[in-house]
Amino acid sequence: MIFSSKAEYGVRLMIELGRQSPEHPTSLKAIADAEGLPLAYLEQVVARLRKAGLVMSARGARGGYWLSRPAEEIPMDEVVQALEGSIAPMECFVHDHTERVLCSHEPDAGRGCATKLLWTRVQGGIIRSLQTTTLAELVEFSSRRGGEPVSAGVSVPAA
Amino acid sequence: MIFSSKAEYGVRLMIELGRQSPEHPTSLKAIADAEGLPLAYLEQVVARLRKAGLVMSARGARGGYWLSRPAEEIPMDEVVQALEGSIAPMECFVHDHTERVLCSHEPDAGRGCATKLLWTRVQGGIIRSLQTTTLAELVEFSSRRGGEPVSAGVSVPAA
DNA sequence: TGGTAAACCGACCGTGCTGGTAGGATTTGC
DNA sequence: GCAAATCCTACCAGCACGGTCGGTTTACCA
Repeated sequence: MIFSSKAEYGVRLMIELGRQSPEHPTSLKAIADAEGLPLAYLEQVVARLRKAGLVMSARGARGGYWLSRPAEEIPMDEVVQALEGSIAPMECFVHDHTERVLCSHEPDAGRGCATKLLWTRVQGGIIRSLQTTTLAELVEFSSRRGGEPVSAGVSVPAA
Repeated sequence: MIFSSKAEYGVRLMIELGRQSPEHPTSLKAIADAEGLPLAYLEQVVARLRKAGLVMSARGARGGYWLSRPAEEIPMDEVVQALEGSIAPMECFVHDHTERVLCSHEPDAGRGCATKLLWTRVQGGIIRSLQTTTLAELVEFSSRRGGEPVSAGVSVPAA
């Protein structure tokens, strides 16, 4: 398994918020009940989304959460990024203070280990697929359930 | 982090074998010394590669390992697959007995959870990037060190 | 003004996986 | 027969993960 359950729960939460109109906030309790997830744990999950500016919140009675932007403008790499902390295929991938993530386990950073080529490509593949998917797509998909089966367009090796 | 160190060590090991001529086998000890990896642990790693048919071995003195195919014919998804067991972005991805991996956490498998769409795309992105990289490329890359910096062709969000 | 529903916060905790070690058995070249 | 190597199984410590708990603060509403 690659992503933690925080990612799964967080995406589900975002989809749920995407279905609601942002007029009145949705309480975590409602989402926890709808998705069958533990409320206390969801609090931790949504905190990450809030800190990333993806959702906004109102405290107090009748408070809750809502999307800070329309779902069409939320690419999923932002969501997964917020939930997982960083999207790196290997431990040695740390980010310098630019926007780029690179491998640090070799002392001579310029040369780079050979595996770096591979992990960088993998990271690119992951991020591209996340960037090109918006929350709105998932919301729409979850609405018309029973639709056509999902395919990644590649053959998938079995375990 | 996404892949375990088994993947990192295993890929390094494969690259090392790719540099050697398959005339005489290479001992694990030599690889462990060259890469600075624990020998006993490498044994576990190489066992997976052997069971997957990617490397062959000879026991006894002057024994060792070698690639069972030329590096040009070894796509990296096979390697990572052998090392990691399966390439699935989420726990609920299990394979049916066809070649396809699918999500199983919803009782009605046909309908599928909305997140499945996302994880399937991610899985596709990962596998595609692995399939299109051969071991020979990595061997070649590791030979001409000091080459141009690696780029995934996408901007990478920082942690 | 008080009750209640909710967000918010931080500490805690069991369990399983990861990375690695230990010790040996077996095979084979020299 | 000795040494070098693969091969095998059991074991272990640390730690991240998934989750709980108790409490504080905020705000609506009657």
